Amino acid sequence: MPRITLPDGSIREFDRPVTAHEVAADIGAGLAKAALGATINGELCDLSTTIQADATVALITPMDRKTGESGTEALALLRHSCAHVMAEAVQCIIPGIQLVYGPAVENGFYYDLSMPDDRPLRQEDFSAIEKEMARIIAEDRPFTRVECSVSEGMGKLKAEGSKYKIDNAERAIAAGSETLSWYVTGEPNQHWEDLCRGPHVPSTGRIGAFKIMSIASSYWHGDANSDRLTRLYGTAFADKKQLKQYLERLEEAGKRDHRILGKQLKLFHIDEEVGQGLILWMPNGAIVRRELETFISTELIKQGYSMVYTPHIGKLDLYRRSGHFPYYQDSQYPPLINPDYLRKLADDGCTCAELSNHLRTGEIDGYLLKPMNCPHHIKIYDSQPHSYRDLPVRLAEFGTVYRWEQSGEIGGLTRVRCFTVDDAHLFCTEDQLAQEVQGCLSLVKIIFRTLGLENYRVRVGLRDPKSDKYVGESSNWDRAEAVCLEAAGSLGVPFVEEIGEAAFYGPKIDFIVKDVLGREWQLGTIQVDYNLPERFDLSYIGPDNQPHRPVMIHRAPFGSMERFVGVLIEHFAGAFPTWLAPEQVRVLTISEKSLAYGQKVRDALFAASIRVTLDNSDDRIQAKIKVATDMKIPFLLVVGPRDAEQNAVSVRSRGYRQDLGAVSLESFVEAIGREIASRGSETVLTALFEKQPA
RNA sequence: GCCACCGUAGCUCAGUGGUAGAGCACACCCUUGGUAAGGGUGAGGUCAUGGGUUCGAGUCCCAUCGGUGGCUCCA
Repeated sequence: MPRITLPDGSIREFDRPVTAHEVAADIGAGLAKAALGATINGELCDLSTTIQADATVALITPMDRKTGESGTEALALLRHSCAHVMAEAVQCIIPGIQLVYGPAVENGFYYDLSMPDDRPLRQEDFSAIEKEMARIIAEDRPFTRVECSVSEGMGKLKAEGSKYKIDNAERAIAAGSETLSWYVTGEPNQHWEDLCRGPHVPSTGRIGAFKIMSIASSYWHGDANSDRLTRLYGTAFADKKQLKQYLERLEEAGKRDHRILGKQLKLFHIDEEVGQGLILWMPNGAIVRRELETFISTELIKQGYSMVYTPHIGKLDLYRRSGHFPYYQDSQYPPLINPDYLRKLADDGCTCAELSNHLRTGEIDGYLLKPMNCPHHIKIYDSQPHSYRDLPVRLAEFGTVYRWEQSGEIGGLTRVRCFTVDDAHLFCTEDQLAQEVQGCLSLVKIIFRTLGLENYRVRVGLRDPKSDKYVGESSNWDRAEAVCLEAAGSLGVPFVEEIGEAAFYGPKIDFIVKDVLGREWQLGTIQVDYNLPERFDLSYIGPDNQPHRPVMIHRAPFGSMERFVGVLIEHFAGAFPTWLAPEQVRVLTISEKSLAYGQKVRDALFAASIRVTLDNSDDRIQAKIKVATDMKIPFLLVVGPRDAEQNAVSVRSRGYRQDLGAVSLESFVEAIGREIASRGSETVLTALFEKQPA
């Protein structure tokens, strides 16, 4: 007879099998009423699930009574259940839709649908669908689980003839399921049902608040060559208040969007006439980028790197040898072809179709906009012989590369067609590999710490032993993977090992951050490479006076300047720390009478290499403050007759909605100079006002 | 590349087949004001581009370009 262990460690004994709901009722009537489901031995289940044997049971309620927040299990139950309700509503409104797959996801749920040919799903349909959903929820129909044997279930599915549901069932069976289950929203044989493993909330009425969010397309099994499906996204919460909070959070996040802020703060511009995914850095954005480049260059010099410059193009043959062409041809701009060569082809009667074919197969001479910097750096390494005494050679460049990204994937600064990698290639001996990878990691650490980036995850990409796409000796791989794992472990942040995420030429360590909309972007990367040294027959002379093959490390702590700045804009919500801020100080004169003193203050800051402007427009001070605040300038110096008399400035700092008081011009210049030089580890606020930065 | 939605002044947006609008920004004038927008006047648009329907198109239809959200891809 089941002994039930509850989360607080207490034990309840029953003299017969009980449902999770009965366990809840045994604890209290209120809990029985509130519970949405239960975890039984850690597995999320329906409240109606019968417990036969001893088990650990936790009841899932819509939200925590103390915090008012919903747990992930409660949300998963609500959202998955809401997906069913939405599917029923859609099928009711638009006949002929086939259901495919409808899971709960991080911020809600979706349902993939196969639409009838003549009837696309549109945004205008949302309100009708939501109305129907509200009706189903108001009816408060029970979610009823109907279970049957595999053979019986498959018979039923085949009779219904939905290839998508048959496929889902076959996958469940392949995964070891011994039965198939349906969930009916209501009474079996009377109400709507869907093949589903569950679990669900007890009844439709328990879905507190929901909203259909957006419509998108998807592919069956995620395969672009397979059926195209319509994906309807929605979200659900325990109550209306939480839904409202979520929608407000989304709106707030939208204001941090780097594309919006980039326009407001005049950081960058993308021009239709220049081209998709081609970033024009405006003066303000260029300052941020240059400061970052200066910062990283300083660290590189400390670590013994050599800076190099290389051109934006190279001969096709170079990229044939490196393997970039034609292997990665789909994501490259087409080759640049010598006009004389092109003319010769034309004279020989080459048709456009033939030319296209030549381009595809690579049977053509020309130049390529470089998709990566490594071949050029390799050629610098290989331009002279190397002794083991020279190694490691560390070549660094802010190297601009070009990639032909799919049009639908381009957007803002995070996915572009031309970007600059804070690239470097390290050539070292096997013995030096571990130390060099460590060096790369410490660089990433310094950068992330200086910028206060904490919300990132680390992924160690390892080879998939089942795949044969990898190059290089197995023993080298073993060693390189061990090096990466050990280095990642020493980093002091959690990391995940992902099998199959290695590059074909070696394992890698990636740094991944989320943007304001929750999308993940790979920033920094460190990759060990055995392939290119082989392809380019690189060598160094060892202590044994014999040539040896060096190992290469590719590494880019920012990833690309474009993506990194995009992520930084959102990280700081446009309010850059003083050392990065395009405009560090704005001097605001009270009236024209203080113009001369305002100029004096500005010139004093100029002389200290501070980025400063003077607002001597005839607006009132309130208006000047409003405008400067909107531009997120770190420091505003209000100057009037009073300040001029004492050679002082009245300071207003971003984040403090008040006058912090007057300090001498001299002390302000000194304090802000230190703040900038220390990249924010010392601040004007603590030096002059004993306040913490807001 | 695929599906849905969108494209009106430098920016944010209104305008559902009948004379192109507002706020901000910009220019000029008044105001000389001590901490989150003082007042007035003016200039500024081939309504993304190209076709079509219509007596008449910013508005309806088609195509192209570009943007947004997903999908797929991402060395």
